[in-house]
Amino acid sequence: MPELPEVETVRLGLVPVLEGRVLAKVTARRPDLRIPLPPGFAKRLTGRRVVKLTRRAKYMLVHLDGDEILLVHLGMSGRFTVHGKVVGSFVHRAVDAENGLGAHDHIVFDTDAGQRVIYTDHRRFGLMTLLKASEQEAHKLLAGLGPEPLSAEFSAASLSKALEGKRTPIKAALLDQRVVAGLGNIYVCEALYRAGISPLRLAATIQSARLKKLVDAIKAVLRDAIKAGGSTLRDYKHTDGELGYFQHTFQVYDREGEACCTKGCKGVVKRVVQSGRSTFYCATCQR
DNA sequence: AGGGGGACCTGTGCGC
DNA sequence: TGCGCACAGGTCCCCC
Repeated sequence: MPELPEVETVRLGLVPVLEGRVLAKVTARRPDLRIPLPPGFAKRLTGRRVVKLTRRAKYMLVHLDGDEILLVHLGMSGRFTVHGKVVGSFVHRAVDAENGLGAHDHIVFDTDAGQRVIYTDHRRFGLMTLLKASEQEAHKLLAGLGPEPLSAEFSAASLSKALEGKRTPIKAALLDQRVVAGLGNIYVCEALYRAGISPLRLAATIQSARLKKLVDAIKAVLRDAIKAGGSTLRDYKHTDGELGYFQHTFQVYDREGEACCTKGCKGVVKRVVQSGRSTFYCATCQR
């Protein structure tokens, strides 16, 4: 589920629930996710006011009063659900009884507005930790990240520089969060398809005109996905309060054996494995 | 030093 | 129906 657009959709969905609210009660129902929760995690959060929610790559940052930040990563299967009464235009399902919590509902946030936000993560690849706002730049998990793909900093010129001398396939290079931060397996496949570039091509061998096309494709595919997430949020009252899922229309991802979507292309979508992960592409129109 | 592969977890879907 | 295996949208750490 969670690449940059999904994390952004989760963030946008939580803004009306959490921003400006006090965390009246926080419960950690186990001591760890992928890594241990910091000592006194729930206690340190309880009573704090949420100032704002931001995002960096696939991380969500919950800025708290007192110069502290709750850093959240959803891993592969992390999700948030919102339970409780109407806030803004969003209608959420009724608050569950305490015994309504499931085995994988690990962290529970109750706000002073009477809403409950539950973090669920059955594979526990997600993480939550606390850091000082002043440490943000230097924090181990954030320090090495490359540019935000939707920022002006991410351009054909900067990408070209990042790929210089890379003897690795472009697919692997784009998954490297130091090159560009926030792409995952799906959107890399989709962006390479839109740009007409083979995922197998060695990163450093892509000419600048095609890099420009790739950068444009990455930005476009992310914007489209965020837009799709946003329209799902607007229809929130029709859903059950689960954040981050929306109807994707992938053109190659998970379409092995299907006809290529490109007009006039007679190709069929192939699946190959690159550094242990599935890559989907059309060998006819991606060169 | 950079890159590939395994490890971390649980759930699901498929073939036999 | 049941069992075992492959696979899942992420990242870290170890080793070459």
